[in-house]
Amino acid sequence: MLQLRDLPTIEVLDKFAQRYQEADISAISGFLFLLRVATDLSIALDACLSKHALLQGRWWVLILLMREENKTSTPSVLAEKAGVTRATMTGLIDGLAQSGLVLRIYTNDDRRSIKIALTDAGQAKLDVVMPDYYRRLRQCMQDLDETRRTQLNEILTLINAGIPAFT
Amino acid sequence: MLQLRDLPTIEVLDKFAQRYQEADISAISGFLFLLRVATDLSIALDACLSKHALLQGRWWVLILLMREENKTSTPSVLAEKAGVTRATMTGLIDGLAQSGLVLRIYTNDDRRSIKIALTDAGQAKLDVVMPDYYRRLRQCMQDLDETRRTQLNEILTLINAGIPAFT
DNA sequence: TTGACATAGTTAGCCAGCTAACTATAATAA
DNA sequence: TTATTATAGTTAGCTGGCTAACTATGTCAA
Repeated sequence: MLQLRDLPTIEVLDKFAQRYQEADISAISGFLFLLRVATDLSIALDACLSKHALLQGRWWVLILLMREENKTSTPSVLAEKAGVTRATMTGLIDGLAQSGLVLRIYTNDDRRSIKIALTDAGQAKLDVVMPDYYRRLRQCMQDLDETRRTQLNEILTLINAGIPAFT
Repeated sequence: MLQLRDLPTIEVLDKFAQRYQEADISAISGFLFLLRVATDLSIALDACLSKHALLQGRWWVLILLMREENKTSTPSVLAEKAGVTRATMTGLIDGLAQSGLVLRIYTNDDRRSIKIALTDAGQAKLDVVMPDYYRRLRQCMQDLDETRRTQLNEILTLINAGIPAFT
């Protein structure tokens, strides 16, 4: 996401702002810091999941299935919710099915479609991973009081609203 | 980074928190929102750069070179600052050199090493891309007043300090 | 001085996304 | 009915990261 490690100092930003008058220094530094922290959080999440032999993609599929009343969904719906293409979802399901964490179920009500079900092994896997993930996340955020959390939410909402203006 | 599109509702978080008591709901939702917004910002940046036939990796290399006094560096230093491996940097430089935006310079002071220099074409490319990038970013952030920007900085600093506790 | 180790850049091959194209099935309009 | 169009899942092949291994050069201690 943001590979860049060497974020610009104020001096560098000043130098660039001199050449490019469009620069808004505090906007740039906030933007880069946001991307930097988010990227490092994502890397930390990956590290946490890898201890359980999981990658984000497959892990989210398990969670999406657990959210469902009957722990069942279809590849296209999962793809949409997970934010990947159907082609990618095929691969994710392949891996999960091979590990026995989900099951492909073929039905006759619409023979184009299949059901994907979370197996007991899949649920058991989540019952190990989720407490670990939640515990770590709680610790990571423990120095943010409720005020800060509210502020964060408001700020992110504002930035989010500005993204169309970026694109 | 965060592919997941279907962020959990409060109801879903409640349901999960019931099964997993380690869950800190406002920490989880803040975390996911942060990753979601950062990912969408990164996607918006990609879209902006692609209009100039650039990808983040190559673009950062150009910027890192422009930061240098003599617009020159070495692949290993660039790799470290850009946060990619030397192997990846070889590929980035290949692409940039092919487009004439940077130049490989072979010297005799250390025959293991080479210099990478930003060409005039490379600087000209930045002189087109940077104003566009800065203008979009300014617009994206324009509804964040100075107070909010300061808060954002403080909050990110706190979260950043918590990342080791996550890992 | 030479042998062991370190460093710089490259190459080869892996991985998890992607798009485009394909098959099979369903839905819809003439 | 039948022809067209839409949808579901899969496959094939591309991409930009990665690691591991390699070559060449430099450094340093015995």
